[in-house]
Amino acid sequence: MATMLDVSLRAGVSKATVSRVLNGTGQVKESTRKQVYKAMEELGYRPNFLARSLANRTSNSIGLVVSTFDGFYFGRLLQQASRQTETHGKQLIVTDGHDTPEREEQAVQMLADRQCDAIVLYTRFMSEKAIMKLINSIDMPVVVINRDLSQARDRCVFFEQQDAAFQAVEYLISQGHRDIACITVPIHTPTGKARLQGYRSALEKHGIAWDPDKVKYGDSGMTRGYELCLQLLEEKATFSALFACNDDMALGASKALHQAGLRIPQDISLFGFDDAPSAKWLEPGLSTVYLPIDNMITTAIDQAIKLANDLPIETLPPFTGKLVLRESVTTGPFYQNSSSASSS
Amino acid sequence: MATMLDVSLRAGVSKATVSRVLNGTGQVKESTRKQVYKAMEELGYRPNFLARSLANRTSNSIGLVVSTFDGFYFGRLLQQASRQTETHGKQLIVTDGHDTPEREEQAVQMLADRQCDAIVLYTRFMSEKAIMKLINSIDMPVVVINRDLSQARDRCVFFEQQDAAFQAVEYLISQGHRDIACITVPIHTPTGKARLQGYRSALEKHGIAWDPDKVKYGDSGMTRGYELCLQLLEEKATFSALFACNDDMALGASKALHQAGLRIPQDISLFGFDDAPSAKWLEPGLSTVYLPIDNMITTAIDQAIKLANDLPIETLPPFTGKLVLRESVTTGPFYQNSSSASSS
DNA sequence: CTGTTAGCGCCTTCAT
DNA sequence: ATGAAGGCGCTAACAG
Repeated sequence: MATMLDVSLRAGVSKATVSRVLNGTGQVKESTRKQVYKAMEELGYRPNFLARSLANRTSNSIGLVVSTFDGFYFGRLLQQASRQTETHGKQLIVTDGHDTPEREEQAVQMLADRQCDAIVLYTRFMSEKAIMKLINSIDMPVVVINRDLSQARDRCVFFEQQDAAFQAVEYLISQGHRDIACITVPIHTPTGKARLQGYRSALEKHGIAWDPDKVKYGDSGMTRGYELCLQLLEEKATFSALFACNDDMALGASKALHQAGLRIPQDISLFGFDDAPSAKWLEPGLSTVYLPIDNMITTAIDQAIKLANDLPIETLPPFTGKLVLRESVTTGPFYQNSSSASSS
Repeated sequence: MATMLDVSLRAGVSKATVSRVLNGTGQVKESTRKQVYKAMEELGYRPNFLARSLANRTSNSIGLVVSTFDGFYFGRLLQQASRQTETHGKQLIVTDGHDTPEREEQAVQMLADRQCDAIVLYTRFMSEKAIMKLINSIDMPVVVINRDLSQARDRCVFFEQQDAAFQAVEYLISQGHRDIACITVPIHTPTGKARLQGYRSALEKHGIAWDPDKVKYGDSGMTRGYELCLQLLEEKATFSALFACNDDMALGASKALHQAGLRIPQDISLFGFDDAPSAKWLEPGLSTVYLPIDNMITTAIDQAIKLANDLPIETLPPFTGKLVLRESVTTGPFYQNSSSASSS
């Protein structure tokens, strides 16, 4: 691999000059510039990135860590992140946190060690405290997605999870459902908690008693959605609607319902979360909540780049979800029945 | 950010000693080792990765470029790649090729510039010639997924696309289907060509005439699957079975069929490709072909690591697909009719 | 066991 | 407009 020295020798100039033409710094006579280019060409010269970054103390790249690579959600996220980073002329370099808080932290460290100019962290598992400690311990700025850090609000890009879940469930209620089962996403994560809380507060607002037998604690997978719906059915929980806290589990659940001879939505209404690409094409189309991930990640990258360039940033308002109504919900037994007295 | 010099000063030793304890090279007295650790601790020292890599000429990481981040397929791939790399104590660093050949090439270059010890390339778009040129131009070894490079067979980890498609279509035929429509994945890619070719040769083997009106050229998306199936229907193509060259398009197609009042499989049998996570949970379960991606990427990473360590590698046999039979296919009009004379 | 001395490949004053 | 020299932070002989 040819080095800068090789080029300089071949072009009959000094390393400094080569460096100048390479970076467009300083003045270089047109003729010598030509020679240098020629020499580079002939040698197939490529600047050594590490050496350059070391000298510059910047790698012209921004790092992204996601908790996992799995699922359509992060794929979409990465896709968009990659494009957006590129529009700023920087390189995106991504790592995953293997779905554990320790790995997430390591991933950030690793990116920091590589001198990324800024880091975007999408964590599902780290505690707020751990995050704060981490971002205070490393040199480069970090912006955090999917968290509302009270001590660093301006570094946060997040989504009103609870409110969106609330809307979804309230919609179900407005359609005449009162017996609404729920399958959660991992409940030890902020997201899991928030969505469940949204469910609870919607019930509460409408005077519907909380029934622990109607909620099942899931992971995020289709299989678990299937299993838990099966449980619900076997335990003879009564429900006219099911709120699955993500579309994947909704799909699993729909299989269980079908196998039990229950039709969607005639017998059971189904509501998902995420608006997965497939939601629209299922039969019936799955009603769900759309998350503006593209928007969020784009915004996060923009913030990160500003921070990397020492530009001022302003703290952003939270993003909000939007219900996407398709065919998986129909009116329930209490429809039109505007009395909402408590049914104790 | 504390440097090695800072540590050495504080510990009252030389940089070399610090380097020794850091890397566990050479002999260091236990007591001084302790001091050094203490100094590092107090200073919150973290070695500068770039400097280390520059001096070492190795970054202890392997690079992976995928053509796009989108879709479950690459998510699963990345997931597994990440885990496997880690078991070898190396870091995985991934980039995408924005679904264009130029970008794919750039991505590899970028990884090479960062001194990855080896590179794994999953390309959908680069030509064989371009790939060969690229891997010959960079210093680090590269292993190529999803391609059968005649000039570098030992660097290839690929899948018998055509054979798998052939099997799928032959299965359809064995079930008594003769009018089989097909929706392809991007036809300018080797994968697209191979799967279509599998379809064609299965027909041919069984003396079924090739009917261009029954094949539609798709991308990879659900939407396009829907649209093309709609076209098929509108053009009154006659078919009792539909072979969609990936599960996503199969899903889109299923929607179109449903809307046309056609039932799967009673009216139309449907076969997919990829065995997407959702395939199992759809109603009816989608028959499809399973690709051993986990296996393939694991193998590819292993090969890459061997190459990085200058270990010998052996050229691998191609991976093969496996039909996953679920409920989306039933017997067709020609079932039991074992005569396969040409129907001219 | 530990310190000294050269680099790794590039950038950047400071002279000329 | 160009060259010389020192430094980025770390590693690797080579002496003691």
